[in-house]
Amino acid sequence: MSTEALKQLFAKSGLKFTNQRYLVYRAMAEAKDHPSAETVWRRVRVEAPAISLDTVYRTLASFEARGLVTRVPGGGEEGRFDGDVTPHHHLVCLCCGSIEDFTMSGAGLDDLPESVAAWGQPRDAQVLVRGVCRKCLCKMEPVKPESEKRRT
Amino acid sequence: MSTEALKQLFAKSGLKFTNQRYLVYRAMAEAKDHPSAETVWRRVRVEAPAISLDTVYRTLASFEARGLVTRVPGGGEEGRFDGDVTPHHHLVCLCCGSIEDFTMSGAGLDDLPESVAAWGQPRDAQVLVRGVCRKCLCKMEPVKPESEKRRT
DNA sequence: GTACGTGCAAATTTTTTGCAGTATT
DNA sequence: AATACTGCAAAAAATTTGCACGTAC
Repeated sequence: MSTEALKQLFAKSGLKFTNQRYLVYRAMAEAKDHPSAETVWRRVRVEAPAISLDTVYRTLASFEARGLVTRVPGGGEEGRFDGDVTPHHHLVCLCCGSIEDFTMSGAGLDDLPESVAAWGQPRDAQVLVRGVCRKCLCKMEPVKPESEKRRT
Repeated sequence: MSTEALKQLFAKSGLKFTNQRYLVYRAMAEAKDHPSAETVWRRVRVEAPAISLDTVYRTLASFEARGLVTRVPGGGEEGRFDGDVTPHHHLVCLCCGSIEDFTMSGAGLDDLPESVAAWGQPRDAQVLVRGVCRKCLCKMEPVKPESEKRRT
C-alpha cells in the first residue's frame, strides 16, 4: 500500500498521519506471525528507535477499534494482533504460542445457526484450534528411541 | 457428581482431595457464565472464607492441565474458565465481556481440513464469535449520536 | 492555532512464585 | 512419615493513564 493511500485510509478512519502509525501499520501488514504489541515495538524500533511501547499499544488499540487490525483470541496471556482482516481461522500452539492461519468453509459469519441471531449481533466468526504444532511435537519426541529420531 | 466420585476423579488425575479443590470444582461445574478466577474466588469464599485467590488460580491451572476445565479464548484481558469440557462453541460480547455457549455442526475436531494435520496435533476446535449481545445492544440504542463523524 | 498524538513515568490489573506451615494419603 | 497443598506477601508481566510537549492539519 502506497504512503498516499495509507494517508487516505487513516484520514477516513479519523486518524492523523504520523510516522509512528505509519510504521506500526506497515509492520502489521507485513507480519505473518500475529505479533504481540511488544514484538511490533521491537520491529518498528529498528526504523524509529525513539518510539515508545505505549504508543504501539495505543496505536494497535485505535487500529483495532477501526477495524484496521484484529486481535487474535486464544493466544493466552499476551495480546496478539493480526494485520489480515479478511475472514480466516487460527491454529494456536499451546506449547510455543505460535499462531498460524488456515481456511475452511462452513464456519463464517453467514454459516452461524439462528440461535446466534437471538444472542445479539456478531461481528466476526472464526474457528479456533488449539493444539501442539509440529515443531513442538518434534521437541517432545526425545522420549522415543533414536531409531525414529530424524534430527539435525 | 458425588463427593466420592469426585475423590476418584481427583485421584485419577493425580490430585489430592482437598476442600479447596472440591469447592472450586463444584463452583465450576455449577457455573454457566464462564467465570474468571476472581469470580470463582468470590463464590467459593462464601463457603470457605479463608481460601486465597492464589489457590484458586493454582487450582484452575492444575484442573486445566488435566482437562477438568477449559480456558475460554477471546475473553480478552481476564482469563475465563469453563467447567463444561464437552465440545461446544462460544459467543463473546465485546461490550460487557459476557460469554455464552452455542452449538453447531461442521466445526468440530473431525471437521477440520487436512491442512491442519500438517500443522500439528489439534487438541480442541471451536467456533468463536465476537460481537455485541442483545443486552448491550439495548443499552446502546438510546445513544444514537446524531452527529456523524465530522470529516474535515 | 487547535486538537490530536507521543513519550515518559507511574499506576493498574492479572497472574505467578518463594516460603513456611498444614493437611492428605 | 512423606509429600503435596495452601495462605501470605511480594514479584512479575502486560497494559493503561496523567501530563507536558510536539506535530499534523
